[in-house]
Amino acid sequence: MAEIKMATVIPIGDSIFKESLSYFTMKDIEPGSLVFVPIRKRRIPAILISTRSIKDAKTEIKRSDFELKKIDKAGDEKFFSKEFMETAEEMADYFGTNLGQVISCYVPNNLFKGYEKNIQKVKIKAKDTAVKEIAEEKKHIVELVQAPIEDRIAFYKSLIRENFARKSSVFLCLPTTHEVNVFADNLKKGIEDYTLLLRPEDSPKKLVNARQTARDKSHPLLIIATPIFSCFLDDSFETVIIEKESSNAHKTLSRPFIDSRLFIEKLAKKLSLRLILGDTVLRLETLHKKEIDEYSPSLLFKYRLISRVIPKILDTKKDKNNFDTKAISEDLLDVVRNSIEAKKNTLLLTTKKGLSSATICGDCKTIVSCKNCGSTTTLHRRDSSNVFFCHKCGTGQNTNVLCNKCRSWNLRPVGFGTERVEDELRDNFPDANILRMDGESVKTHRQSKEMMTSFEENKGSVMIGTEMALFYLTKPIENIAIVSTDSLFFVPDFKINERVFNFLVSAKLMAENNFIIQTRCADNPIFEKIVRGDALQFYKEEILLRKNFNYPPFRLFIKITGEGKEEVVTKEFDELAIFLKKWNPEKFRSSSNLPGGKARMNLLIKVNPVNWPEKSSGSEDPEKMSLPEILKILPPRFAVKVDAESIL
DNA sequence: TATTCGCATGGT
DNA sequence: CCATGCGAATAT
Repeated sequence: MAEIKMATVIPIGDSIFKESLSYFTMKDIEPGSLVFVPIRKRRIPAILISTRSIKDAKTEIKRSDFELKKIDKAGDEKFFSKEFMETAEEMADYFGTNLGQVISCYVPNNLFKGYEKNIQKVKIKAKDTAVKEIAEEKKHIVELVQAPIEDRIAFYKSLIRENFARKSSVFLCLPTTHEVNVFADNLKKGIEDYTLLLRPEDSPKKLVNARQTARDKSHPLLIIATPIFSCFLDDSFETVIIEKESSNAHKTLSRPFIDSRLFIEKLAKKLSLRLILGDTVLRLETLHKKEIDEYSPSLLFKYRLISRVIPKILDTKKDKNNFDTKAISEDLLDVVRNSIEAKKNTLLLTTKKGLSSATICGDCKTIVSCKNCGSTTTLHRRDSSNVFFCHKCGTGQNTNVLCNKCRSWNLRPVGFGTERVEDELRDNFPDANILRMDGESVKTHRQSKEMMTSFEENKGSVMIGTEMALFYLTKPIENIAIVSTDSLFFVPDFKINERVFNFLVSAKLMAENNFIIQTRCADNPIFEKIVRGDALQFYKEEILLRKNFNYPPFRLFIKITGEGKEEVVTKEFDELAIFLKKWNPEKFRSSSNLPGGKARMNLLIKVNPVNWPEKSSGSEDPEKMSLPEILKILPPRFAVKVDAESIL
C-alpha cells in the first residue's frame, strides 16, 4: 500500500508571493516533476522539489496551523532542465523576486494548460546520442551583430544553413509577437517543415506538440519565438539569437520586473551555447561590454551605419507654418506633393498614436499625466470630442483639466500623433492613397502585412505610422520623414538619447531617396550624429556622460516604489529607508499626483553592478540579510525594479 | 495578484 | 439576525 508523503513544491505564476508550499500525496513523484496544486480557489502549476515520509514531518504538521491539501495532478516527467532551474534561481536573486514568478515568465501558460489535460500521456524520449557528440565541441561565446535589418536577415539565413549542416538547431528570440511574425516571413522560406513559430497565444495543443517536436529533434530546427519560450532551450541547440536587442520589450512591464536578455544569456552560458545579440544599433551597455572585451564582434558588426541618402534636418522654428498648430511643415508638404506626383512612396513616422504625443503646461512645463498611473497621456479623438488617453493603463481623462502642478489652463500639445498627421495629410491631399499604421488601425499580423503590401505596391502612396510600421519594413522606401521626435526630449529618462538615436538611425537606413527630420531642436547635437550615422562616436560621447554622472552601466539602479495615502506611504518609506540605510537609499516623492489624494514614493539605491547580486547570508536576521534577500521578502505593496530605466 | 478574513455598518 | 462593504492579511 502506498504511503502518504509530504511534498514541497514551487508554485508557478505571476501572482504567487510565496517561494514554496507543502502538500501531501499518495503517489511516488520524482523531484522536478510538474504537478498541479490547489491554491485557494485556483489550480496552479508547480514544480515538486522534494518529498519526505509523513512520519518524519509529523511533529511539524501538528505544530502548523493549516491543513495540508492534496496535490491534484502529477506527471512523472522532469519538466525543466537543471540549467533552466539554476538560471531561474539566479534571476530571482538578481531581480529580488521569487522563483515561481521568474519561471512563469519563461513558460507559456497554454503549455501548462496542455499538460494539465493529458499529463499522464505525455512522455519524453531519451536523448539522441548523435546530438551528444556535437555537445562536446560546443563553446559559449557572445557575439554582436550590428547592421541594417536586410543585412542581418541575410546573415541569419546563412547562419541557420550552417547550423543545419552541422545538425544543430537555432533559437531566434524576438521581443514581441509582431516581430516574430515578420522575421518568420523572411526566414522560413525553404525550411518551413523545420521551422517552429511560437507565440504565447498559440493553443495548448499546439504548444504541447511543439515541445515534443523540439525534444525529439529528428531534424535540426529553427525556433522563432518570444522570450516566454525560453523553456524550450536545451543543449541540442548550438546558437541562440536575441534580436531587436535594444527593444524595451525585453523588460516586463508588470510584476515580476525582469529582463529576458539576461535570462537567456545566463541560460546560454550554462548550456554552452553560442549567443548572438543583434540590432541596428545595440544597447549602450552591450557595446560597452564589447569595448571591455567581454563580448566579441561577429563578422557582421558595423559602427558606421551608412545610409543611401543624406538626411535633411528641417528646423520647424523657421517654417512658414505655425509649428504650434501644424504637424507638417511647408517644406515637408512639398516633398510629399512631389513624391505623390512622381509616383513614389512616402512614410511619415511619429512616436505616438493619437492626436498629439503629449500635452505640456505652457506656464510651468509640466506634462499632463494619467490620473491612474502617472504616465504621459496622449490626446485622442473620441467621436466628436477629444480625450486624454493613457496608453499604459487605458484610462481616459476629460480634456478640460488644469495643470496638475500650477493649476494653469494654458495646456498645449507637444509633438503630433498619427491621427493628427493623417488629418492634415487628407486635408492637403484629398485624392492621395493615405494609410495609417499604428496599434489602433491594425490589430492582426495579417492586417499589418496586407497594409504594408498595399502600400508598397501602390506607388505614390503615403503611409503614416508609429515605430510599429518600422517593424514591418524590411525593404527600403523612397522617402521617409520623421514628423516629430521633440516630445521624446521631454521624457526624463537617462536613456532617451540612446532611444532617439536608435529609432532615427533605423528609420534613416530604410530611406532610398530622402530622409527628413522635422524638429524644433535642430541645434541638439544628437542630430549631427544621426546624419553621420556614426555609432562609435555616439557611443563614446554617451558612455562618457554615463560615467561622469554615475549612470548605468557603471551603476545598477534599484528602485522601490509604493503608492497610497500621502501620510501612510511617507511613513512607510521613512521606515524602509532606515531599514535599508546600509545601502544609502535616496528617498523621493514622484511629482505627479494620483487620484484620491494618493501619492507615489520611491527609494533609489545605486550599487556596483560587478558585485550584484550580493552573496546570500542565509540568515533569518534582518540585520544580516543581503539586499536581494530583503527585496525578496518585501511585501507586495512595494514594487521592486532592479536595473530601473527611469529614476522618477 | 487574487482571495479570504474580520470588523463595522445598517437594515429587518 | 444576516447581508453588505471595505481594508488588511495571506496563500500549504
